Amino acid sequence: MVDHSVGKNVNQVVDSGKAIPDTPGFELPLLLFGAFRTLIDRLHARLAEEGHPDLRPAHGFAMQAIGTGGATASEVGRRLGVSKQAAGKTVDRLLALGYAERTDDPHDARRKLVRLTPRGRAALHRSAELFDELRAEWSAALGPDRVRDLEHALRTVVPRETAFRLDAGTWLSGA
Amino acid sequence: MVDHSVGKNVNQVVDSGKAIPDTPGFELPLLLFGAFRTLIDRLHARLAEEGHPDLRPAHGFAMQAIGTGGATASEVGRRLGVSKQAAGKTVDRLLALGYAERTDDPHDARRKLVRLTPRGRAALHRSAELFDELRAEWSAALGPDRVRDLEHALRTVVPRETAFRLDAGTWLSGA
DNA sequence: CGGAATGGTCAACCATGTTGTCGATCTTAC
DNA sequence: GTAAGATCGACAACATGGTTGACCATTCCG
Repeated sequence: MVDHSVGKNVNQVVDSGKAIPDTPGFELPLLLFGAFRTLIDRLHARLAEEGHPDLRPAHGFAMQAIGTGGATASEVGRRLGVSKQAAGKTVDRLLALGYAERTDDPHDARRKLVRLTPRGRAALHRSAELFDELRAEWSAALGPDRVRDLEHALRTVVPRETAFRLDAGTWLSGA
Repeated sequence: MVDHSVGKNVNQVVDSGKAIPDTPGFELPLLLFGAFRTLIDRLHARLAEEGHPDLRPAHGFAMQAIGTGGATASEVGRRLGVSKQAAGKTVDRLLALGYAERTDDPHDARRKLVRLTPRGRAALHRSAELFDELRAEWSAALGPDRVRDLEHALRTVVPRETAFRLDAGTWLSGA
């Protein structure tokens, strides 16, 4: 696997004002993704233990998009950056798993409001708690300041809207 | 969308040795993923401009797994953490796009060596350069030290093997 | 030699995404 | 008040990429 043997973190050498390349750039995305993945994997491992074995990362994002107040499939789609059809399918999945329910909107016969079930709300709430715990673990391992700085750094470098897009599956593969 | 209104980055307040929660934990994965995504998106935007519009993130990972020396589909599968069949399909895709080629292994009639075509090698090489450029941009925006510390922090927090797994698509969704 | 591993491929199936179409239902402009 | 337009949800067809399971060919090894 690559074996460019980035190895022991070759430290940068600043020579005469000119920086010698330290870490190859391709490590950055790998680390970012690895970190993301680690967090999500651990979250779902815990959730699975606690009675949500069928919940997948994508579902968490979708539930987040539905929110406590409920939303229509189209809205969910817009929030997640996918088509309303795709959002509809995800909602179907959530329905089947018992995390959401669909109700008619009395004010607009076209719309069907998707709401989280108590189980859905519980899972969402628990996820938030677990993420806090996970962050606390990182704080313990790295020191609170470094975690904060990491967040701050990332926040300045990633465009605000980018975070929540959830066409992730397709985005990685191809469409 | 959540609207816990994390807003302006509520700074932590340390009171009497007890830390008041600053950033909600769920921001961390979002930032991590957003950062990853930003990097990859920009890479592929550039690659597309430079004549590789059909290259998807997944292909980059696969080519990385094939490496300069070539590999069999099974090996690719192992490196990427997916089944040999899945790896085979991805290789097929790469073949169709002209980034790889399949040749028989003279030493072992079972194996079929997958090798990158010149075009594939060029794309891989260019990707490495672009990643370096992207990293340099981050260094300019954040300061080289912060980027290095970010990498260092992530490296201590993500298990070594996690980085390269590329069942990512499925991993996010459900399988 | 002959059985176990290994490599590649086929087939069926799942989960997600996409586009296009369509009927039903607001909304808005005349 | 009504007709044109926008929006919502759903269906269908299709692409990707992942999974298992089954099979055959080949190689390795006792």
